[in-house]
Amino acid sequence: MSTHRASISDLAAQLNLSVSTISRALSDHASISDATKRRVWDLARQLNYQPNQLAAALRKGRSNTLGVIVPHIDGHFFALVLKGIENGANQAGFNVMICQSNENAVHEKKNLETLLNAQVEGILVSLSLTTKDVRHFEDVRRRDLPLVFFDRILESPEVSAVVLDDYQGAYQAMKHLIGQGCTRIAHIGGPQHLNICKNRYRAYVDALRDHDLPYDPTLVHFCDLTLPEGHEAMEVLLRQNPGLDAVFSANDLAVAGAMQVLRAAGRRIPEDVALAGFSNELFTLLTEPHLTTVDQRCEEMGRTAVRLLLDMVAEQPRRLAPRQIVLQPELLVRGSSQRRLPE
Amino acid sequence: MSTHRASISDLAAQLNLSVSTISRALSDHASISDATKRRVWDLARQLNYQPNQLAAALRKGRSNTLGVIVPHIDGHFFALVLKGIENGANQAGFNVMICQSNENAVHEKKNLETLLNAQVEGILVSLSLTTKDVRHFEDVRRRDLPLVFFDRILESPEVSAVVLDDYQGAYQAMKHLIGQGCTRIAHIGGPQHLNICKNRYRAYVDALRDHDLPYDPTLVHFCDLTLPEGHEAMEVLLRQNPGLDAVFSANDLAVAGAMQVLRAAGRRIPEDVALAGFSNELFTLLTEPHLTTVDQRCEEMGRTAVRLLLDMVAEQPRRLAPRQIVLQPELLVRGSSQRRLPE
DNA sequence: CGCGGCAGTGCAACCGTTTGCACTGTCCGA
DNA sequence: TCGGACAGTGCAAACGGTTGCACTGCCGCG
Repeated sequence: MSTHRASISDLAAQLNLSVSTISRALSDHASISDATKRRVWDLARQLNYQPNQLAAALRKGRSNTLGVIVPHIDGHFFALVLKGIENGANQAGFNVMICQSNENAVHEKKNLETLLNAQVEGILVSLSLTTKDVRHFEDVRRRDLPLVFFDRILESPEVSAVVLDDYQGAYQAMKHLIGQGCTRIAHIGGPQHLNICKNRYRAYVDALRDHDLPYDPTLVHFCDLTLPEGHEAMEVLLRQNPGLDAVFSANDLAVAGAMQVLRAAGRRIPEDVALAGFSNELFTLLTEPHLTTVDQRCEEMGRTAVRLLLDMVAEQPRRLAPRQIVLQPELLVRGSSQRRLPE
Repeated sequence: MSTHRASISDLAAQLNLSVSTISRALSDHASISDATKRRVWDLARQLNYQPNQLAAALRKGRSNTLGVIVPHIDGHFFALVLKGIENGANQAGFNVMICQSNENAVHEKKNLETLLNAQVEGILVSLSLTTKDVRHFEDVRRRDLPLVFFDRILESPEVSAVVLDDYQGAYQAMKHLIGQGCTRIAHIGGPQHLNICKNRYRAYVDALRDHDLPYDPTLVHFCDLTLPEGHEAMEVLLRQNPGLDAVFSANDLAVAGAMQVLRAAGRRIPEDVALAGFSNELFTLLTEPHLTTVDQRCEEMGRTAVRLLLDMVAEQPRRLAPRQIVLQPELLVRGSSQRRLPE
């Protein structure tokens, strides 16, 4: 058994046909007789013929490959989005090349070049935190290559993007807490230069106002939303407001930290203090009681982004207007906030 | 600005040189004069020339791409391994194509074909749970294509593989528990057809024997290691052995479940019952006390596997003997098992 | 003066597939 | 009987690089 893969010309030689006939037969072209097609197909199976995608890609100018750039691949969120992307692309017969920028703009630029050299047909990007200068994406535009941002997007009406409606998700969480009878609701917020954190904070403010609850600055604490910072935030908030009766946090990790502090301070959850987080991390089901949170539709975001990209790829004269898709999050009410039985 | 990418022949035309000279100049070939090289490089930069990897790959028969097949991409473990793989490959100038088998052998086979058609230069695989028949990997062997398994491997001396020494990790955890003075140690084990689970159980048995502790079948419970099954396992074990003083679980999720049950039963942790898990999941730092666990060196596994694969790719006459690399895990002692102060 | 060697460049084949066009033969209608 | 339509096939040029070999000068040495 040789190490040589059967090529189209091997088939041609064995059947006394030309390579063009083989090529057409394999792609079921109309102008090839059924008899010939059958002969070709039979031999192809027999020799275990597998087309060389590279050659086809080169000739057709279509690589059947999509590129993805994410800040990092570990962590719940991006992993799930990638899962959605990968599955969606595969179903459409596309391969996926994944690059990590490691939250580094220089890396991101290099990734972009790599993908362009690999002749991908379209690119999905979630920006790195350090990306300020976005000139490297100009290249993509100039080549008329479909480009879709997701989650961490370039804020511009000229680009296509898929994002979650963070504001809505946060607003729903707040509405739920208020509905449980909470009136002194604290907020643990994230870095306000991130639009996701900004939107969650905005929703907090707006929800209070819409329900005629006063805004109290001592009930709000901003931090980096890690576990220890969640601890610290809760300690500060509790000191300033011993009477608070709920906490809405911009992520799950911080609220998990807050929960530990509250427990240590003898507060019952949810009877004394109701809790709600954001992201639907796995561990929200590991705390006791389980944490109320907002699901970010990660996999759906991936599927949606890739579908949008594939639409753009298919559109021949590339005149599709840029589209922005906003996904609706889902509030998951669990024990940490459920003080009244649902009626 | 045209949509056309500058090609090597564009450079040739503009400089009145042949394409071969351009090609050689770009790759810094010795037989091209420095003056010419400089002219070529200058123009290349000016036109923003980017080589077409596809064409080069086709001609050279080297795609500069590696393929990876994982059971799934979400979840802590594989995400981290992939991170290691991706970084290692990129540093060596290789692209990575990632496929998910979704724990499905049929999918896995299809993934393999996809990667072969894409002309990858080597393949990394972690087997799906449902893979019993491994004939599809024969193709890879016949083509003389480098193949490295990791974590969930094909048990055969003829394949290259990277695995964790699960036995050692489990043994260390057991030794630690025994060192804390525990004598009635329960084990929550996983499916015994998985070698990782089998090895962890073996270590449990051996550690008891080596420390002159009796093996008691009522202290052992096998299940699928989910959170609810962890609950159930703990309930059963506690009923059968109210006096148990430690639990070693084959993963972290199950021990988290066990912890909740123990807490509900009024047991103090670690004073009454010491706990140890396996995998160093993120949430092990979210429980109170934090969970003692065994780190699996995920990223290192990825880096190691890709390095091994690249060695095989580089080896020209493919006569490298298959190598099996075993990584040493690291026991992380935390609150859930620390009954005595370290001396 | 002739010849070998070397530096620098070009020619052309090749990788495996696709595709516009030309070609052959057959059959049918006028 | 002839022309044209049509089905079925082949030729050859792409796609964008890489590479073995041939070629052209020029220089130095015997």
